[in-house]
Amino acid sequence: MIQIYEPQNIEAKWQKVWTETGAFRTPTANEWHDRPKYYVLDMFPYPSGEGLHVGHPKGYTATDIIARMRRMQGYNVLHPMGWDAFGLPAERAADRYNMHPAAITKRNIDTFRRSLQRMGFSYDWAREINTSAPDYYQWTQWIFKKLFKKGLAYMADVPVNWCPALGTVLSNEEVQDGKYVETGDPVERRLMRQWMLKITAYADRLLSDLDELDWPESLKEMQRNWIGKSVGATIRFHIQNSEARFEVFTTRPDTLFGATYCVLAPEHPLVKQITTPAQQAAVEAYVQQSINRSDLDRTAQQEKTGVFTGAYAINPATEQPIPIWVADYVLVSYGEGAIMGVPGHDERDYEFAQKFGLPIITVVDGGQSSVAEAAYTDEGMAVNSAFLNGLHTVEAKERMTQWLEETGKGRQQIQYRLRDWLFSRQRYWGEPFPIVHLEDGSTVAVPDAELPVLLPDIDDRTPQSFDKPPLSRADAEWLMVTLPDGRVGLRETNTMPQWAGSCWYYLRFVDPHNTQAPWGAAEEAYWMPVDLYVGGAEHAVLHLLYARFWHKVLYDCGLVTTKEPFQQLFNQGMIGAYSYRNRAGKYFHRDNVIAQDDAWVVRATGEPVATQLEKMSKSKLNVYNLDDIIAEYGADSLRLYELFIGPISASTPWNMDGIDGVQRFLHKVWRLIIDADTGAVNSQINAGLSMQGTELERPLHKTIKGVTESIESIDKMNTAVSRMMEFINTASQYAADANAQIPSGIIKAFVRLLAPFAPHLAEELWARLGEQQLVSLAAWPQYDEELVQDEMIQVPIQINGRLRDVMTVAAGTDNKTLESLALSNQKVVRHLNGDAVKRVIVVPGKLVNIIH
RNA sequence: GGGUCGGUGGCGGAAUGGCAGACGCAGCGGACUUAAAAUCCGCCGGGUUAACACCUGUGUGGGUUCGAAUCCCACCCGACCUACCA
Repeated sequence: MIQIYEPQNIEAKWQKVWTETGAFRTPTANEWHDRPKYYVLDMFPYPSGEGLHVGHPKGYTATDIIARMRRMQGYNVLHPMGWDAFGLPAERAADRYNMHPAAITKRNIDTFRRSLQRMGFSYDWAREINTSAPDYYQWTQWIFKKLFKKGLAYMADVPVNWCPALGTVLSNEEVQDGKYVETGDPVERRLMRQWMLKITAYADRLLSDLDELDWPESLKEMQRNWIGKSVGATIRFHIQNSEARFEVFTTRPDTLFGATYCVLAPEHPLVKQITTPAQQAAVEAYVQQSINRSDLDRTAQQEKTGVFTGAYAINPATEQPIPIWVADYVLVSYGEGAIMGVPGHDERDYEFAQKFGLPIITVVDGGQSSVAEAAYTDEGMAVNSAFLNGLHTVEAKERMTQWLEETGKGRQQIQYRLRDWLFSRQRYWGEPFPIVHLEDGSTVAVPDAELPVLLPDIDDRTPQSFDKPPLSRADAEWLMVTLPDGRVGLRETNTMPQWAGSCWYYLRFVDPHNTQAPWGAAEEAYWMPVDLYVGGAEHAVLHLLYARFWHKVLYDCGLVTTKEPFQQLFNQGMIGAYSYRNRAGKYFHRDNVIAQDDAWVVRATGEPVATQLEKMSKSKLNVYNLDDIIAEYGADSLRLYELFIGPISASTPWNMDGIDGVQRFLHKVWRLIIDADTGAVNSQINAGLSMQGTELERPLHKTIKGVTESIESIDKMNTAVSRMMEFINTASQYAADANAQIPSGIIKAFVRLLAPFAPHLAEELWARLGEQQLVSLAAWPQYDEELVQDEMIQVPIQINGRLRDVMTVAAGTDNKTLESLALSNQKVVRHLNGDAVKRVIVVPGKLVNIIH
């Protein structure tokens, strides 16, 4: 018999028992009965080659604890795990090691799975999915066909973000400051024929349905900003002495009388047509230069630039000619690619007009200073605006919009910042499109019966040029297709982006082995929506917006029963670690630096290093490897510490010192229950003794309430650990008296509370306490509201709001008694020093405040 | 520039209108031990004090309230997101 707590000896043992007994198998339809359901999901990981560090399992630990508690509370729980397995890194690693991406992916998945299993997470591994497996991506292709059939997937020549280093295009969301967000490789603009998904058709619903979701406000706000709805008007401008015309979008139609010039984006099709011969050379040079410039250069420039076209437009309100300019501060991809310049009331237009000497006039009154000095962009009273004069901005907008519609010069318009989703990639390791290009130039979908379109095996998967993706080098057998009706064509050779598989994986989990459909209708209706979804905030506008979009399309197809996929969402904070870097930028491992006089230096050389809290990464030498820590402390201590370190939502630094505290706690639990000499249950734990009325009864009920509520809050599970520590401290002090007896019912209730947090230890103790069933499947303890209250409570006494004493009284003491007790309190009498009492505030059970 | 969240001991944090610093780490003192580890007990925001006590304290300044870390206003600092979106 083991006598002290040794996690290495019990963790593998219970993991085996859980697997062999199918303890965490998800109930199937005939087992649902009338119990409530709970679907708790982690954002599934991309199985990278780096393996798992201690930052990864923070969210997984939180979801595991809630899954385990819900199971014990009698819920039917769906708690699955899988792999987002297509993607660039595996393909690049495959090139480097001369392996197939599928082999790399399998190896990484095996590593990830082994680490997660060692953590003791209660996933139903029978439901594991892999987005790169043909029996999964068959259905990704099937869903793409739904989008295609609804006209939501189309091909277009679009300016794309081409990354020469990667040999592929990237979505707008993957590019920032002219670089690929993952690797920092530069990205350039290029016009290419690409697959697009019409997410903009769902912009309004993606926006309005956010309101009903139980998501962090910050995240909803990010999505709202990303969608970027603007209400305004489209206004038509005619070119002077010409049939040509163009439209502009504005959110301030009320300022039309103040439009003193117009600007077209360099890419605007009208530029060539209207430029006067005298301006032609300058305009062409400017346009050419702008088009070649990367987004980085365009946004980095401080000053506005632009060139006059020589042409004039007629302001439809004033009927006056105003000059038309070309400038790259106007984006071709937003609105109409053209604007009216109102320098008096728009900062950008003001800056532009200042630089090029264009007239600035006031049409909204209300500014402190003249528009000659700065643009006035707030609301106010319309002036110099004919029929708008005297109207407030809100009414003026309405009146102008009405006038535009009546006169046919414009109309009300809603614009979204959201663009359609660039959905194709020129890489190998992704889902092939289920699409065939026919000789006549049309595209058709591959029949369902021929899905999946398998990834062809090709020898050279490396990207070569922008118009020849790897799949175009597949053999003719794969490339050439004869449809059932005899028509022939070529397969699409782009692949889908990594986001595709994660757009619907939560649906596959409800019925992962279905070969006839992506999921069964009954299973979907039962388990959806996901009750709790936990993951990092970095997916706020990518994965979460794409998945919501696909879900709404599936809803419109009648394939899912909920409008939204994820009812409650939580962002776990990042666990970072300190890194150490010398002046040259070289990183040092924490073992090679030492603290010296409030600073850090390299141990061997004494060279000073700067320390910084950063995301864990191999290159920064600040990783704490998951397997190492499990080996040293055990999974239970690590699980506990992942939570104890702070709220789930908070970002906190990893500090190895703190884990000793939670491990001491687990040792203490063990020592309280197990006799160190025999390994049997401590003789002080008495199975025959009722817990009713015993000294530990009230602390236990308080602990049950505290722990239950902490878990339900999700964010504050750190306080659940504190509550259990408090209980064990109390119980240990009670047991310090060798004659003290503890009812085993109290201990068993505590072990059940501990079970979600430290499941291996809890199982071991539960078995040693003589229980035959698993504690993981035992009933969650209930608390009695009466017993949560202490019999005697501490009531502070304040004089003029300052604490003077604390009295101990029976709970439920009435206000009159509290008041008289306070007034006769010795310290109070001394402080009052005979002064008359003006008023006494008594908050029952809380405090007494005496005002004098 | 805009948005969101935050700022509490040496450190991670607790307290969301009622005893600030729970719980833990680190530190200091003690017990046990030949010694150490483990364990147990005590102290642990700052100041004045021999002590009892008293004062002060949650980024800064104001306000509301009998009472503010908590609510309101202004400012400072930090993190994340976003950024010529008309």
